[in-house]
Amino acid sequence: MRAGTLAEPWQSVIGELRRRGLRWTPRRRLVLEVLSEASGHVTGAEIVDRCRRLDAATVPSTVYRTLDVLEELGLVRHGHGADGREEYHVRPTDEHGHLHCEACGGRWELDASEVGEFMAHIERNRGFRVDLSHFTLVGRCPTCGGAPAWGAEAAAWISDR
Amino acid sequence: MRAGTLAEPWQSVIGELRRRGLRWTPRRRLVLEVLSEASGHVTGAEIVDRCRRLDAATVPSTVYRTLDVLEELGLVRHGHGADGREEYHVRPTDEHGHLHCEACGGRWELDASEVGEFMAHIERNRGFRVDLSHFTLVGRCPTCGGAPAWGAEAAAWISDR
DNA sequence: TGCGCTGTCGCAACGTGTTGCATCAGGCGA
DNA sequence: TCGCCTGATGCAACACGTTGCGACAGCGCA
Repeated sequence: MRAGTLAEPWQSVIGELRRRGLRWTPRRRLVLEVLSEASGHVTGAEIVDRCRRLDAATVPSTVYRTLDVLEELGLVRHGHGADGREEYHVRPTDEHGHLHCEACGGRWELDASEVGEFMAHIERNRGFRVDLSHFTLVGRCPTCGGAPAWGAEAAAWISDR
Repeated sequence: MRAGTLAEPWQSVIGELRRRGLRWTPRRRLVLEVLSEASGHVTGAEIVDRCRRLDAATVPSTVYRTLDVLEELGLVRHGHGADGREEYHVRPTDEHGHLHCEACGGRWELDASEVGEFMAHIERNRGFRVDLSHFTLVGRCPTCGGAPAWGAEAAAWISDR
């Protein structure tokens, strides 16, 4: 396996782990290596897969446990896509939410400036602090437009009570 | 099994199925029976479980397929909880979103009046039509309050780049 | 350097949901 | 009433993720 090619800020992870009494191990190094080459969004399965390509002996449970640890360190965040799958965001220094089109599967980022006011509104009215990185809106993009798949037509016949 | 105890509007489901060339079968009746006694939110696993209590021979794949069909008819909608599990809403005539506390697991409904303006804002700016029943905000409720689990502290050490 | 505490790993089993396929049966037309 | 077409079902296998547990090994300390 390659030698110390991890870029900053990944290096600081080692120190941070130690500071918390946690350990720096080959498996964690592997996961970090995969993450460092995958900024953006990756599903859990994808991460496991890439780890396996680097080391065929990789076991899923270890990867997921490592991701939990890294999330606690703030290095990654995870949410769930429209299909409910785990989805990891690497280095969420620029926290953001997502739009997910249920028709074409497309996704777009939603940055803090677009939702900040709404989040503040919810916090004022409900005292509820919204976590932006879990903020995923599902619906239809401009291209797929129109009514959602289940349709107003479907809703109509049932509304007769 | 009990005889024709399904209340309206469940009865109309039979006709609607036929209208679409689909069939009314004992299995579908079973699922509908479970749903009719479970207004609110139920996870897929819960529905399967309740079906099994009524008929031990129930098989998950059939239940999930039936739920898909019922969703197409507009009788149920599904979304994903904060843990990514399937979550069905029965008879979403009163469509709404959800708040989900990541600390205590509590959940609250978010009705259209609270988010309508924001949804309109997203549609104006992005042309994206948000599906309210998939609208789930994850964060911390007033009781669990404060910073989310991953903490500002955690974010701080990484922000050195 | 060597020891020991405790965090980490691999494994196996499980939970939830999906998919492909062969078979069964609802319901329409003759 | 009977037969046929096609949708529905059960089964088995799979995909993704989680959990419990015993064995292993990182790393602090003497």
